[in-house]
Amino acid sequence: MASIKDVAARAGVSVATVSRVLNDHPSVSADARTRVLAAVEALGYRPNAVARSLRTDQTRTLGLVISDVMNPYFTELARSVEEEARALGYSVIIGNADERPDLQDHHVTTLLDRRIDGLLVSPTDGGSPRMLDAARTGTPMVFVDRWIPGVDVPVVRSDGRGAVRDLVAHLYGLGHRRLAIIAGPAATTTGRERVDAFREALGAYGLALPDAYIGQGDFQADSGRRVTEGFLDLAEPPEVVFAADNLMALGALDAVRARGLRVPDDIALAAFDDIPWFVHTDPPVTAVAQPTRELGRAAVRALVDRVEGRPGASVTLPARLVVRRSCGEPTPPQSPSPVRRSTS
Amino acid sequence: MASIKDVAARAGVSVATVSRVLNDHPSVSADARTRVLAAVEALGYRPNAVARSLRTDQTRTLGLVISDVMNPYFTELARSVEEEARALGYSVIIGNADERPDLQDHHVTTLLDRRIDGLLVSPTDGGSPRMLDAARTGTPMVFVDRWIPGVDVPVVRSDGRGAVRDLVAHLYGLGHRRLAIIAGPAATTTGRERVDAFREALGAYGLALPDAYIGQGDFQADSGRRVTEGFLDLAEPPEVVFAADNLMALGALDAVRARGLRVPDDIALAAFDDIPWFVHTDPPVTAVAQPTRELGRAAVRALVDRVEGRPGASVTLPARLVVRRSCGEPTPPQSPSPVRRSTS
DNA sequence: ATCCTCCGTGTAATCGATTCCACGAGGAGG
DNA sequence: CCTCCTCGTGGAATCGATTACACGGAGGAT
Repeated sequence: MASIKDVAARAGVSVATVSRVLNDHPSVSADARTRVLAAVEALGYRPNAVARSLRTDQTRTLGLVISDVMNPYFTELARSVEEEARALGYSVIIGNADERPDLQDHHVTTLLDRRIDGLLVSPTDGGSPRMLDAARTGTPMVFVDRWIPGVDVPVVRSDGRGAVRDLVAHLYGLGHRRLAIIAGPAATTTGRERVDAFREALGAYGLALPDAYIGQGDFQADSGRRVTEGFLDLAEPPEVVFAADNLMALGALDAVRARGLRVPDDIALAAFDDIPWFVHTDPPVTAVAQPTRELGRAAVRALVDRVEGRPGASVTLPARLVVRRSCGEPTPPQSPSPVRRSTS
Repeated sequence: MASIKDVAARAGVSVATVSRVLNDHPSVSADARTRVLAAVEALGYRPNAVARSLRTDQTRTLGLVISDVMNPYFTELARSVEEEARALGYSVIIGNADERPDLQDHHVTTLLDRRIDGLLVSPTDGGSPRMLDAARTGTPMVFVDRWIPGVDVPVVRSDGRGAVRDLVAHLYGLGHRRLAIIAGPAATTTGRERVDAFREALGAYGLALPDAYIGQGDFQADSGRRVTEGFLDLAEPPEVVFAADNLMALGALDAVRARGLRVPDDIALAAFDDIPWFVHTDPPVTAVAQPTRELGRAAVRALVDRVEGRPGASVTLPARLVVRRSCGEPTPPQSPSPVRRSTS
């Protein structure tokens, strides 16, 4: 592969001049410039990014460590991150932690070894040693979706409180009183927050959230299945199951179906994180939708701000409720329409 | 960030010795080794992968350029690729082409600029200039899922012929005679092959595949919707729509539902590429399942073989049919059971 | 005792870029 | 005509590693 020396030789100039042309530095004569460009063309030369990074101490690369690529929410997040990064002249390297702290640490380590300019993380747990280290030693860093309390790093996330309140109002309006939640891991902020928001919203209607109605999941489908089975085995099973992510909702759907029960007739279901597939499930699933694209863009902008020496602030965007049929009869249409009988 | 020099100074040895310890070269005294290790520990030193890559001319990184990350099939492929690569001591950088040749080229270029050791590609089109160039100039490369005829690069893919034959048999057995297909882009091998396999299988039952029953899609949901609407507008609409990928199947499902029609009663639906969500759609979708995980692993193994100087062979794995309810009455169980009436 | 080997170590070249500094030519100003 | 800038250019240092080569000392063989 041709190097800058080959180009210099062919153009009859020094490597310094070639470098200047490549980085369009002003003081190069028009003549030299054309000769260099011709040589570059002829040799199909492309600068070696590795060498360039070593010298300039910047890779124009961002690292993104997410909890689980197979989760459509994170896939979409990753996509929007890459899009925005590309627009800003950066590449992104994705590390999939698969909800495993050890894997998360592995990716943070290799990313740091590669001297990425900045790190975007959606932490799987309370914070692995390497990550905390990176945050402390000043690697530009931004948390997205989930974060770690007490670590001084901007956080880009969405606030689901409003949407969860809307959800509970919707459920209450449909006559549901026994509401259960499949929580995410307590080590994650989203795992805790969603339970808190749910409990708080319930409180506004004078409803409690008994421990038996809080199932411990891990954001994976299997745990949703397991927890739901537990709910169904209760002497007084809940009327609604609210899954703290889409994968656990899928597991819940499985469990309900495996018992020969139907959603929403026998038990209602709602989920955090809306995804395209929820439109097509049987029945379509009511969900709290995060502004995923905007989250990704905002996170990249905050990170690049930090990388380039600007402040880089935290951002919180509101989530919103998307009502479908998995919790019962949809709300009646606004326009005049035939009277509907309640399903209760 | 500490460099090898700092470690050398602290351990009271030369950088050469430090390097030897790090790469566990045999000729280092036990004493020097412990002192170096202690210094490494104390400084929290991690070798700079950029510098190392420049010197050794290898990055231990693989590039993966896929057509569309949002497609669960490719997400799963990407995941298994990363897994296998990690097991073999490599990292992978994913480039999402979004079915756009220009984006594909962008990613191939930046990947090559970074001097990745090998490239895994699922080409979006007939082959962008940079990619063809890379193949010609000897960059270790392997095609996965899709490939480009005439380019001398190993191909790891799955053969859907058998499964498509099974699908047609299934459909024929259900009494369906007018079968249509939503094809992928003709520029992709999978786009063409799936149509060919379908036509061939139809031929075995004396069925033709008229042009009107071949809709041109682009592997995205929208095109599936559009094509399906076209089919439904036909004077004699097909009884079955076979989508050449899962996203177009989703679009087809949308289109059918938007007309107030039902699957499979009014029109049957089948898809290429099985995904977890197909179990939960209304109705569950019959699909041709590729051995995605194995494909990813095999592709990485073939690529790493090439990277490390071994031959690196093509691999073709069979796909299989997964029957669900979207094409009509499921096949009767094997065990003795009441006689069933045909749905025809 | 002498010579040869082998082992552990350090010096320095190298990878491919960027960039500081020096230098020569040419133009402007005195 | 001389001096001083400015401009374009090249030489060389540098980034942080790896590794060929040289060298000194210890130990074995004769």
